[in-house]
Amino acid sequence: MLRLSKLTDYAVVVLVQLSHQGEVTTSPTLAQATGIPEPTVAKVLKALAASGLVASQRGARGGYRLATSLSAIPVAKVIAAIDGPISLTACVDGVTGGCEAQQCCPIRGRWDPVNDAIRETLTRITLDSMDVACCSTQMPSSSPSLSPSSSPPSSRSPSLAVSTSFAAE
Amino acid sequence: MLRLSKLTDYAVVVLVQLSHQGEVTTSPTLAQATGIPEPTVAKVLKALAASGLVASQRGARGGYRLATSLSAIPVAKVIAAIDGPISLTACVDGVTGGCEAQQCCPIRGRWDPVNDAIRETLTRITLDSMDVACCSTQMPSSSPSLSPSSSPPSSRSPSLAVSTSFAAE
DNA sequence: TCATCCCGGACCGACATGGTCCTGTTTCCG
DNA sequence: CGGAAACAGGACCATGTCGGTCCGGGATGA
Repeated sequence: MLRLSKLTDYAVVVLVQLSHQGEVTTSPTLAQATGIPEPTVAKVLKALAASGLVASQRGARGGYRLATSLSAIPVAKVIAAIDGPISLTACVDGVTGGCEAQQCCPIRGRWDPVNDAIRETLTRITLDSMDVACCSTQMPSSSPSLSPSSSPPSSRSPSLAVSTSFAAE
Repeated sequence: MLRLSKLTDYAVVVLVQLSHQGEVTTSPTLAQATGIPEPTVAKVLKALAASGLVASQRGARGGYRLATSLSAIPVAKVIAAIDGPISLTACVDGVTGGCEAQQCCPIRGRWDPVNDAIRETLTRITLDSMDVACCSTQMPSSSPSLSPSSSPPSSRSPSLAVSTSFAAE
């Protein structure tokens, strides 16, 4: 599914939210504003700070602050900050001794161009293009259709039907 | 990490291998040629057949055959066949009731352009560009540097140092 | 000096993935 | 006509990673 971790999704949300508050903001504040559990926000912020995407201020009255503007942050950077380097497979670069299939893997390094293309694409898109007014101040009122819902079958049904006519093209 | 499943990697290997054998080939043969365990090869082939990428012939003397040429198979199709539809996050399209964070997720659907870009990229690249002679007939002779080697630390060291100067840019 | 609040870890449960196996069905060969 | 070969389609289980929680330490402001 090519899916990236939920943490990365959170990171984008947090960063966007952070840009809306101009000043230093605390984790609980961000957690409340985004609806993400506080410890998780803290974790995301931590990773973000480690990558230099946000600046942290320790001590009382401390908090986090956006290091740069959203337009200067490509999604690739966020992904790299949370999930590590971007690569589709484990068989990339010089990761030695990982490929147990073949000492000369038939497509050794063949994913590289794909990886590069993905990286290119991800670098092009910056966070400000993911901001756009959807509802700048969320929390409309109550909760029309909350989450507890029914966790999907969870079996192996891959919901192949959804999405953009890709499997059948 | 944006990583796709290992099965997908196997699928590409199997498809490429399949293209080298012109005729109908059995799973065990492919397994032997690629070094991938047979049951896994069978599983991959099964998924590939379900997506129409390979044609199957039942009964004795049966086997699998490439449905089209490698150049007609974009990696996106392989990924879709194995991993399901391509999308970076769970919050895509009209997957209703999945977002527990917010009934109006701050960046609701904001990943869509990213997803589209990725899909575009993945559709551009076809399998024949991943073939290229590396060693058309593998198994050189003995085993200069076999695999049993040392399975990497396996701890959390994410090998952040490797790869294309991305985390630091 | 004290209280506040972030930083840096370790830690644990849940889930999806990777991999194996079994049974049934279809086709070819003897 | 009967047996063998090979695919089809499940279920099943182990493992690794991810998501989430917690605790102690240190810096800052009152």
